[in-house]
Amino acid sequence: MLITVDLHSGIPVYRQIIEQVRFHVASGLLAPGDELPSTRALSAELAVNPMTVSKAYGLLEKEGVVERRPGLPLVVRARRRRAVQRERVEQLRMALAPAVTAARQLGIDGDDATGIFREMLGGAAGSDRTGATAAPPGRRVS
Amino acid sequence: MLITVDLHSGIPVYRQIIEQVRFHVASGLLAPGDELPSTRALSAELAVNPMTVSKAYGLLEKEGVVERRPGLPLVVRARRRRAVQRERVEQLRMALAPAVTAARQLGIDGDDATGIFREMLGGAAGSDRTGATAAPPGRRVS
DNA sequence: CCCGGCGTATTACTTGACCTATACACCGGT
DNA sequence: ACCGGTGTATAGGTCAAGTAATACGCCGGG
Repeated sequence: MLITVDLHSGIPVYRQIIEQVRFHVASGLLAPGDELPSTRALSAELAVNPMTVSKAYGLLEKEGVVERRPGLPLVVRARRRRAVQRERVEQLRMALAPAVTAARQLGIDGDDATGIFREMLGGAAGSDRTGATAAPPGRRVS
Repeated sequence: MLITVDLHSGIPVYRQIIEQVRFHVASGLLAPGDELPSTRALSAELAVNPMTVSKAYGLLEKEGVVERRPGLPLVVRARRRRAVQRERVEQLRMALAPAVTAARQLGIDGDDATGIFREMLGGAAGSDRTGATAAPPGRRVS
């Protein structure tokens, strides 16, 4: 089972699913063309409502990570390296925007701020408020 | 009127108040010892409930930005430069944490991520999702 | 003393996010 | 035609955040 869920983590289930699929794709564990479990199959494994899985899959499709083909199972989408890289950078920019605002408000020098960021990137993967840790968390369900 | 509010921005009013006071203190517009409007006075100006202002003031006090003295008006707190700087760095770290997670998940190289951050810091102050822009936004209310 | 300012504890309403239950429509094999 | 599989639209239920209404206690000046 690639995907697991912690119902008591406070993190919405559909987000946990999205994060884990994204991570597995980014890590290469899921390659383009690989099939994902059907909405109902995954919902049964995770003991959640099919609609919850459907929501996650729908967002993953809108995000371009995954592709739906009528009748056939959901597959990981193949994309050009260029496009992938552009999207990754865009994602990072969005995650960075609040920090940029904060640095300005706090009057922190650009070089200092950059230094702090670099230091945090270098350190061990600590816990974070999003629960979106580098390695999929939570107890196994199936 | 130093503090203004946009009721239709989607950003909680009490947060808007906090952000603006923080910003004015950081910018020097509000100096240590300066007095803030009373809970009721500000609530009247902004056309919100006194409890909303009280919540904002309470959090600002817990944050150490401001000081309550029984009977007397709320004042901007004087603090050591060292402590101020430490707190600023801590604030920035918190704002940066999600971006660090994102960079790891996306598999973006540390140097690349740092470069993007530096570039964003250098650019003009763009809009952001938090509404915590460098200059207090919103229409005047009073 | 008391009255008008202050701050806030308590309670309740509104809203949005999240999840579920239900039910509908589609498709391929028999 | 039916049946077992698929996906999802719709509506409702639950919960927490944000705000408001109300009401209480405190203090200083007349």
